[in-house]
Amino acid sequence: MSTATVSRALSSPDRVSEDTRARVFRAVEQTGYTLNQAARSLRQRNSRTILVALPDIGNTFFSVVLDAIEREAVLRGYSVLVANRFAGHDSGRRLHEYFLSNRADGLLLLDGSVPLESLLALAAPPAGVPLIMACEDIACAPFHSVRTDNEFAAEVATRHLIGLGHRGIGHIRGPDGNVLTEEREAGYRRALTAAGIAIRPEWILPAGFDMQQGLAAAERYMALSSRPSAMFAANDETAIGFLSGLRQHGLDCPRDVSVVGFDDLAFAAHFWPPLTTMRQPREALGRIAAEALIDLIEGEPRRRVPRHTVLSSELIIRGSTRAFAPASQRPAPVV
Amino acid sequence: MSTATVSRALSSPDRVSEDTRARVFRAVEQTGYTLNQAARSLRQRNSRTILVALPDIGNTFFSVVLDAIEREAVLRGYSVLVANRFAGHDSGRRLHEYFLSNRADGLLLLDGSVPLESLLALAAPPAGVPLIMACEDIACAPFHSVRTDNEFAAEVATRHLIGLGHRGIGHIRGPDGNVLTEEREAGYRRALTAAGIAIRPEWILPAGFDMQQGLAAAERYMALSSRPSAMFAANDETAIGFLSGLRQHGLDCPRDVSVVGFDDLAFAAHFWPPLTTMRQPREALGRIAAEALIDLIEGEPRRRVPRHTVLSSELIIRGSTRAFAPASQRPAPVV
DNA sequence: AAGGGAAATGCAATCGATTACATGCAGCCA
DNA sequence: TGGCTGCATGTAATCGATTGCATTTCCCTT
Repeated sequence: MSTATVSRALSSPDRVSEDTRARVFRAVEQTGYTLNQAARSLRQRNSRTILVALPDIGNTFFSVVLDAIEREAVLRGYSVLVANRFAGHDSGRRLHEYFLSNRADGLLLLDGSVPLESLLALAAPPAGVPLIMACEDIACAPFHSVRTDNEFAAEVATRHLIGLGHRGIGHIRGPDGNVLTEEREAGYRRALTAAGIAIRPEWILPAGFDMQQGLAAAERYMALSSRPSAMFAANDETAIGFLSGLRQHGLDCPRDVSVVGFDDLAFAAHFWPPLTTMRQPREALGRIAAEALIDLIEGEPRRRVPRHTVLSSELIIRGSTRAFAPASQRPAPVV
Repeated sequence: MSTATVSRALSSPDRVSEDTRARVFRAVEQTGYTLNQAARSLRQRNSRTILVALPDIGNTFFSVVLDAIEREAVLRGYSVLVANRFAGHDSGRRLHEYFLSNRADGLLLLDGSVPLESLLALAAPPAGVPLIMACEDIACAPFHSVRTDNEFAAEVATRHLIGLGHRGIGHIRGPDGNVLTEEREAGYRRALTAAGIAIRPEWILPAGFDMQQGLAAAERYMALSSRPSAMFAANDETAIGFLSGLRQHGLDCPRDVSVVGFDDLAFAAHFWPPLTTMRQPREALGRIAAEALIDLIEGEPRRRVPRHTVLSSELIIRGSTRAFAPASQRPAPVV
């Protein structure tokens, strides 16, 4: 029996006779044969592997998205390569190395800070690498994308605080240069403006997406001469760090300050106080992005028009927000 | 110029003349050539890729370890494939598919519940796949491993509670069938026994490694007719869920119960109360495991004697533990 | 100038699966 | 029986980089 027949028996069983098929399967079973993926990749010019590039796997937000991506990929018969801390001076070169080399058939990019020109070069012929941006989109980039409606969600979060009677509402910003930072701040501003509340720039505290920065933001908050009674934090980690910092200064949430986060990490519900937050559908983000990428890889002909999928976030009200009460009406602090 | 020369210029630059080398590099630059990894893998019978198999990427413990693994791997010129939710009825088959197929050169297994026989088959000739177990070891398995001294760390954690004057000390167990569960419980028992404290089996609450199970453990705790004044939780997530559950019943930590966790997740320090816990050196675990695996892959001849690296954990004392005080001496609950 | 040796390069086989094309074979109809 | 159809299988080229071996080039020595 020739190798050609064996190959056909394994990859398109209905093209060989029943007898042959049975013999091949039996032989495979007995000898423990597995096909050499490298040889197949070389010949077929694909690898049935996707590359997921993200800024920080260690961050629980991304790791849950990655979880969903991996699950969907395996379902569709793909392996998952991860590239962590992707953005950086050499991200263009790294992209180049991963593709045009039959290592991965497509790129799932969870990092909006990769230089657009590298991506354009990658997605354009002759490389023509299928590419999906997820979570962090690059504005106006001509790629398919899957994300949440950050601006609207931020507006909803801020409106929630307004609805509770707060008028002094500050914002803890994400890292500079991140799309999400801008979108969430824009939503925050929009909500205030719509409610006729003036924006006080000194109440927009620079921070980042991690707890340390949230902690630092608490210091800035304490240093304010006049302090807002509520804060909308760019994400849950920042909110948690901020609350932790407030506590060190003897302030209590929600008695003294109401705080809304963003993401609804698993920890948010068990934190004290349980965090009011905008839930991002992280599993759905990952799953839909992976689906879209694999469709793009397998689809013929390639869909040219970028499709932007926008998922919505959900306000989860917990204990970290409460109706505004003037300082005089608040219970005395417990010592 | 022949392809052979080009190949040599790129992979061992000192074997060609300076002139040729310069011409090759210039041509590579101009044409944007990248080598086809599949072809190289086919010829060299390796893939410069490692497979990391873990039970749950979404879990922040593992994702931080994975972060360190990826960093080390990239440093050594390796790519990282991830296989999530690895243990399962088909884990043997999945292992089989990944290896003997030139997809990965070695396996970094973070999951102690994969059937030992599959692993033995994989590691034995003819496959002879380099394999390192990390975090969760399998007792007596003949593989290199990198882990923390769980039993001793659990003993230290429990001793800390004993040192604070607690005599009623319970334990929130990890998931059944997990090595870590057994090791940590053993350390807990050892500390109590050494201190001459009788073990009360009803104070060893079954749970698991996640917050939901910790929450459920709080219910079991509340249902006890006589309750211990301190608990050692199998990990931080469990501890956090447990504390969250206690709060719902109006109990306060550390006033009513002291709690020690395990892992020192990033959230532990910012939780309220800040969690006393055994810090696992997660970055070191990941880095050392990746180093060991790549050494094993590249080492010739293969080292036959399994080497077990045991890292130590560190007790981080924070606010969730406090000296024992009889109920009568505790401040009255605040309403 | 001839010869020797080392360095540089070319030639061609090789890795293993896939696949276009050729061949073989059975069954069927006229 | 001859020829046609269509399925099953075999043959051999192919993917692209690597590498053992052969050959060329170049330099140095005598």
